[in-house]
Amino acid sequence: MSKRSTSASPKHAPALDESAHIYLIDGSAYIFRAYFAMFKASQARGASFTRSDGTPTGAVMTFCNMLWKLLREGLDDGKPTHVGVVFDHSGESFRNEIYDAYKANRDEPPEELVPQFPLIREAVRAFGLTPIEQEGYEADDLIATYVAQAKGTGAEITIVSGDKDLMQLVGDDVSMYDPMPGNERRIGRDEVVKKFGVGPDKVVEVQALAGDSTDNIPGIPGIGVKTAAQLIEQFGDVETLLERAGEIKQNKRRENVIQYAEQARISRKLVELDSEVPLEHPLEELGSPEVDGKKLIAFCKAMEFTTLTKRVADAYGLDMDKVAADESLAPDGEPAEDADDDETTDGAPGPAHLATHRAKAIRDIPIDRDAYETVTTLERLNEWLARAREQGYFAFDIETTSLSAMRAEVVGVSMALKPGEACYVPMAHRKADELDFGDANGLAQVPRDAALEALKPVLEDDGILKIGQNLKYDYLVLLGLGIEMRAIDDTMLISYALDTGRGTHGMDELARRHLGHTCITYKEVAGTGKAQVTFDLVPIDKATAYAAEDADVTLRLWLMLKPRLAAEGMTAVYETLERPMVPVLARMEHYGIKVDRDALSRLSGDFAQKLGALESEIYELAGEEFNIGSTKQLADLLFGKLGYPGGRKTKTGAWSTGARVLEDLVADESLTEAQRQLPIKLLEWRQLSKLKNTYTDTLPDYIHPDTGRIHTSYSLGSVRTGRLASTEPNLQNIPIRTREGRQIRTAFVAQDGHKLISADYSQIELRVLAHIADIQALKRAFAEGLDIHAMTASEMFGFPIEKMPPEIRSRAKAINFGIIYGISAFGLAQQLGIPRSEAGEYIKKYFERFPGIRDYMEEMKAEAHDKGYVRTIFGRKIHFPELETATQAARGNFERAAINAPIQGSAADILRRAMIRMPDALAEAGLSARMLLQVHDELIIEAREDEVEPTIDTAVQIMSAANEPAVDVSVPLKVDARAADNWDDAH
DNA sequence: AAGTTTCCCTA
DNA sequence: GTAGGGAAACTTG
Repeated sequence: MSKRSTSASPKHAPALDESAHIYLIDGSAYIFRAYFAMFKASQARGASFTRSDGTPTGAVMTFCNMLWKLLREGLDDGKPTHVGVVFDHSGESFRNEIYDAYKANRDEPPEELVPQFPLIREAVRAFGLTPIEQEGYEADDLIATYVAQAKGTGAEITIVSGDKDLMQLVGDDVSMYDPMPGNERRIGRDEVVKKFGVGPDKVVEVQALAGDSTDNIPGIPGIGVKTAAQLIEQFGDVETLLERAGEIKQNKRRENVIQYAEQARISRKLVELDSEVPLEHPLEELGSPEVDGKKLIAFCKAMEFTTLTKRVADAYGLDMDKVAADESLAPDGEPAEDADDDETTDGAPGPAHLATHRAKAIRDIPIDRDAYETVTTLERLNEWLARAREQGYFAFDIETTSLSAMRAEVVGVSMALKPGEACYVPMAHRKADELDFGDANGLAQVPRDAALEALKPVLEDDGILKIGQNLKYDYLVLLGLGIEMRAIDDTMLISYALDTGRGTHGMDELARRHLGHTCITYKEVAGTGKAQVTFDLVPIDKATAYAAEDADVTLRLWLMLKPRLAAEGMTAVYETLERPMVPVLARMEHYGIKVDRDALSRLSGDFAQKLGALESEIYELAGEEFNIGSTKQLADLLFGKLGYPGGRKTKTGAWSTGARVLEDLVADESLTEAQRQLPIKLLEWRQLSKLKNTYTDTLPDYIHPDTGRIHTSYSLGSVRTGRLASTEPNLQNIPIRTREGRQIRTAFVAQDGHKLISADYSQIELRVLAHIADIQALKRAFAEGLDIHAMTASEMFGFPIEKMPPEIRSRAKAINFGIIYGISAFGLAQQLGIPRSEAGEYIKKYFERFPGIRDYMEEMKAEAHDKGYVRTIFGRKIHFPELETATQAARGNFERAAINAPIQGSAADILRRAMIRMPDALAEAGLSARMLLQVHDELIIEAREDEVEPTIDTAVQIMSAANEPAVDVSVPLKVDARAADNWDDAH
C-alpha cells in the first residue's frame, strides 16, 4: 500500500438514485491509447513532455487534462454526480488461469510510460478520488461489476472508454464515451451494432468466435467479426452454434467450427466480463467530482504542468504562487549525478539505481561472436521480426556498400533482441572471382526486396522502438528505398547528450568505455587500403560476426545509457534537441543542393590560367623552380637562399610561411619594392590554389549522378558545443570573404522555378551572451536595434555612434568576438596586430565598462572547475574533464572553451529548435519549401518562386521564436532573410 | 598505406 | 582567444 493512500480522503457523494449520473473511467486503457495516439506523435515533432529532472510526464499530463475537463464540464450530457477511476492491476488476472496465453502478445509498456503509472494514480488522488484496482481483475471486470450493481439504482451510467471489450455492457441506462482527444464520441447501442453487427447482449458471442489478436484471444480461425455476427444472427449464441455446427453450409467453416469448438468456449470465457467481483470499494464509495483546488495545484506544480496549474488556479480563484508544489512528488532539485541509493517516493529503485544496476548486469554477459545467427530464409527473418514486435524494441543496423548514405546499396541488416541474442540477415552478398570463400561459405541469403518488404512495416511502426548507433545514416539509406523509420533511439546521441566532452561517441569507443569490449574493426573483415572490398564481398560468416556484434553492442549500450538520461536529468535535451534532428537532417541531406557544374569548371579553368601565370612569375622572382605548395621548400628558399627576414616559427621549430608571415613581408619597409613582389605573388597563388584545390576542383566530384545535386553529410555528436559539422563535402566553409571566393557561392543555385532563401540570425552569439550574462547595456542596444560594434566602440573610446570611424568600430568588433571566444591579451593582440600590453589595456577598459561580462566569465570558469561541466540555456551539458588534470599552461585554453561553450552552444540549440520545427511549420503553411543547408547561424531553404514571400515569413517567424516556449531570451532574436537564384546573391 | 603538420576556408 | 573540415606536403611504418 502506498504511503499516501491514507491521506486520500474521498468526499461524500450524494445518494445513488435516478438523479445520479455515474462516470466509470477506464484509466489503464486511456493511458495506453493516449500515449500511442498523441503523446508519441507530439514527441516525434519535438515537443517536450519531460519534467526538469527528466521524468517523462506526457501521459500524466494528458490524463490530468482529460480528468479535469471531465469533472469540471462533464461530457455531452451534463456533469457527473459520482466518479470512479478504474485501473488494471499489474500482474495476471483470472483469465490467465483459463488461458495462459491471454494477452501474451502484449508488448511491455513503453519505457517512458512505466514511471508514469504510479504518478497517474497520484494524479487521481490529487483530484480527490481513489484509484480503484483489484488484484486478479482487470479494470473491465471492475467496471462491469459497478455497472451491474448500479443498474438497480436507476442511475445513469457512462463508461468513459473507447475499448470495444466494454461494449457488451451498453444498455438502457448505460452508454460509453470515448474521450480520445480529437475523436471524442458517445457510444450507444447503434455504435455497438455498427462495430459488431449485433446488439450489446450478443457482443461476447461475436467476440468469442472472431477472437482478438491484441488480447491474444484465439476465436475460430477463418471467422472474423462479419462472419461471426452472421452466425450469431442465425444461431443465437456460441453454445447453440457449436451444438448445431453440422448445419453450417460452407465446408471449411463447418470443419473449423467443429474442430475449434473448445477454443471458442474458452474465448467466450475470456471476453465475458466478470460482473460479480467482490468490490473492495463498494458502489456507494464512488467519489464526487468536487475538486480541492489547492491539492490539485500542488500536484500540477510538482509535475511542472504550467498551463494546467494556471487553469486550475483560475477556476478556483486561487493565486498559484501561493500554493507550494507537492514536495513528496516534486523533483529533488539538482538531479542525481551519483547513481547510488536513490529511491522513488514509493521506495522503488529510481532511474539512477536502474542505470548502475543495468550497467553491471550487462557488462557481465560475455560477447560471443560465434553465437550469432545468420538468417538465410524469409521465414526465419519473419520469426525474428515477430519477436521484435512482441518485445517492442530491438537494436538495428544496416550494412551497405558505401559510407556515403546517398550512394549506399543495402547488403544486409543485423538486429539484436537481447544482449547476446543477435543475428545478421545477408541479402546481397556476392562472390568475387578473385576471392575464394570456400564451400562452407555458401551464399544462402534472403532476397533483398523480400527482406526489405518484411522489414518495412516494423521499421515504420511507431510502437516498435528501433535502436541504432548513428541512425541518421540508416534513416537516409532507407529513405531512398521508400521506408520512413519511426520510433527511434540513437545510442550515439544518447551518449552525446550525457557525455559531451568526455571523449567521442563512436560505437567502437563506447564499447570500450562502457563494455570493456573491443569490436571487430571494419578493416578486419573488409581488408585495408587497395585490397579493401565493399561489404557485399565480405564472406557471410565474417559479415555475421561483424554486423551482429554491432547490433548486440548497440543494444547493450542502449540498455546501459538510456536509464542514465532520466537519472542525470538529460532526457529533455536528448528528446528535444538530439533525437528529432535525425529525420530533419536526413531529409536535408536527401534533398541536397543543386550545383552548377559548368560554372565550377569555368572557375577552375580561370584559376588554373592565373595560377600558371603566377607560377612563372614566382619562379622568375625566386630565380629557380620549386614546389610552391611545399612550405618546407618555400621556407628554405625565402629565409635561406633569398635571405628574407624570418618571422615566426611553427610549434615544431620550422620557419612559418603562413599568410601572416607573408603579409608582414609585404609590409616590411626594410625590403625593396622588388623584394616585396615575391610575397605578394605567393599570397595570390595561395589564395587561388586554395580555391581551386579545395572547392572548384573537388566539389564537382560530389555531385550525385542521379540527382545532379550535392548531398553533404551533417554529423551529430561530433562538436562539443552542440553545433553540427558538415562533411563530404563540408558546405559550412564555402568562401565568402573575397570576390574570387564568392564566385564559388554563385555556383550553388536553386532548381528551375525556385529560389534559394538564406535566413540568418544577426549577431546571435552576442545576443545570447547579453542574455546569459545579463548585461543591461547590451540588451538595451539590441532592443533598440543599434549597431552593436559601434555601440561598444562608443562606450569604450567615447566617439558618438553616428560618427564612428570604421577602424575604431572594427577594433570594437574584434573585441566583441574576443569576448565570445574567452578573450586573452595575447589573442587580441595578434588579431589586431598591436602590442600585447595595448591589448591588455583594451580588455581592462572593456571590463570596466561591462563588469557583468567579467563576472560571467569568472562564473563559467568556476562552474567548469567545480562541477566539471557548463550548461547551455536549454540544459545541454558540456563536460570539461581536462580541467582537473590540466597543467597551469594548458588550463587557459580549457577555461576559454568553458566560457565559449554556453554561448556557442546556446546559439546552436536555438538553431536546432528552429530546424526541428521548420518542416512542419512550412507544411502547415501549405508551402512546399525545403531546408537544404545549415551553416551555424544560417539556414538555406529552397522555395518555389511563387511561394518565396510566405516561405520567408514562415522561416523568419520560426527562427525568431525558436527559443520559445522552453526558455525566455531577454533579447530579440533578429533574423535576416532574402531570396535569389544563387547562394551568393541570397546571402 | 597511414598518420602528422601546415595552411586556410567557414561561423 | 571559440568551434569545425580538408587538401597537400611530409613523415613514419
